[in-house]
Amino acid sequence: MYSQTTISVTRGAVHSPVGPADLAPALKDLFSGQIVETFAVGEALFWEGDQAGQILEVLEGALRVYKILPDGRRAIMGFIYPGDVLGVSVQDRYLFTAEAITAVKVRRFSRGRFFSQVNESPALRPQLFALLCDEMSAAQDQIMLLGRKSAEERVVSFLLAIHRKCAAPGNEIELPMTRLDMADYLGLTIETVSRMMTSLVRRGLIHSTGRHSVALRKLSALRQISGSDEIEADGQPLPARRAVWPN
Amino acid sequence: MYSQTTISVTRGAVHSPVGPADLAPALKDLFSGQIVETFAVGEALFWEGDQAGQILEVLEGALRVYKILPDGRRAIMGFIYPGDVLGVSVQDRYLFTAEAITAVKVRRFSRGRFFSQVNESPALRPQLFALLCDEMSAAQDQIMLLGRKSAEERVVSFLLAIHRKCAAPGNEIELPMTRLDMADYLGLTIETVSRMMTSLVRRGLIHSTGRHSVALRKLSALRQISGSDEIEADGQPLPARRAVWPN
DNA sequence: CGTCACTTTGAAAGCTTTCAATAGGAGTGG
DNA sequence: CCACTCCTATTGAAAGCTTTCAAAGTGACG
Repeated sequence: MYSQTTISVTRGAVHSPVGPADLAPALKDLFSGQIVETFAVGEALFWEGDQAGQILEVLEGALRVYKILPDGRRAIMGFIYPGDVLGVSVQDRYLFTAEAITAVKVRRFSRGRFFSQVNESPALRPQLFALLCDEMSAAQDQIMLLGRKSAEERVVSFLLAIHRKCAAPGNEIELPMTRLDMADYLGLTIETVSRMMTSLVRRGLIHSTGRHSVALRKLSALRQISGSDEIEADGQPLPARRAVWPN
Repeated sequence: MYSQTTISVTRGAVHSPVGPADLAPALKDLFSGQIVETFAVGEALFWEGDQAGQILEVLEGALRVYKILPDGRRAIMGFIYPGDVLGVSVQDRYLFTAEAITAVKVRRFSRGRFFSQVNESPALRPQLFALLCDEMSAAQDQIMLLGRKSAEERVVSFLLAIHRKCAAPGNEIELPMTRLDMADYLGLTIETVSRMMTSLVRRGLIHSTGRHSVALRKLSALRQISGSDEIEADGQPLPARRAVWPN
């Protein structure tokens, strides 16, 4: 349908976590012919409310995506890393602003073409669906975190989430964003985030290895603090809870 | 619009926000041949972590969908009303538990069949996508609410959201859920919700018309309190904000 | 090496929660 | 039909956690 032939020349490169079978086309292959664009620190890739014309694949750097209330309060909806695709789950206009935390390299692709290609390809459609489901699942975890977790649990959950995404030797993780970013992501203030980090360091649970990196020292203790994980007291999986709630 | 005549009796048919063209097949038509099932108050339609085998269309009643943390804290992800479709945006297992708040009537449809039908139909695919985008948008609004709004703003935002969904004459809205449900949805306690409601009544912004219904008296004041709406001071739309955030 | 921005720390204030008790309603049974 | 009971909602007071306000500390960068 589209005479665009460049698209399956290179495979989705090294990072394709949602790895399809070797010969099947991957969602990210769509971007492979596109020009690489660069954004400087603090630059916006697009603004909330902008006509959503493009989908972007992030190659390098980190972004924050956020919404702001009329009075200026900001909520960061998430952080975007290399390998992530941005601007998919919107209809007409972007739901949030996307801004470069560090220098960023991306490839753009027209949304219209993106969707017609996906629409044509029975192999691509499930991948798009999976992408949306993952986004939804992450959003729900965030709702749980914001609605029901304490400041400490939020910070620890955040560190563990980063760790899950980008584990490095020695359980060291990078935190490219500022404390303000973390605060606006976790529904806290900058001071509270700072205090929680300090407290974790003091207790030996984490170790600061620079302003934008920490090493997680006691993973299992952290997991317990995070509030999300079962405490496997005796090693055997806990029975499924069938809580019954009033009315 | 719907060849199914029974559902238009309730408000189910009235609001079809994603209304397709009159002759085009609609996503919900898939359910029209299915048997109607009933669930009693408090009964679970499915549990978080269950194999996701079914998609459900709600015909009558209201549900809550929630996740719980290992220690029992509950976060309600949303309330489901007639016309809504449940269990779409999951891959393998349900991400949350769905429970009947009132007596509920639903029609089930096999997920496998649902997706192969949608997969076959170029007309249905955009509808599914639109559904997922709406879910995503709602989740992000909730993240904004939980992360950055005060208790009063949360309660007012909630009332206005219900009002938007099910406006009734006299701006009266139904609140089938308990205060505990509202609290677990808004990231508050039952007492705080109660206090905020009382305060709104005392100030004449809302009027209690029964335990599970209130009338919104001063919509514009409420909108202003909610924190989400622009204050149209002089009637002309405000210029788009291009806030610039540090680093 | 100085400046600026970000981060940490301290103290007080504030908002929401917790604990406790009362009030209100719905449903049941006499 | 009314009384009783149980569950939900409201209200009050104290406690607690997070925020706010303020100031000092630290690090990146020109």
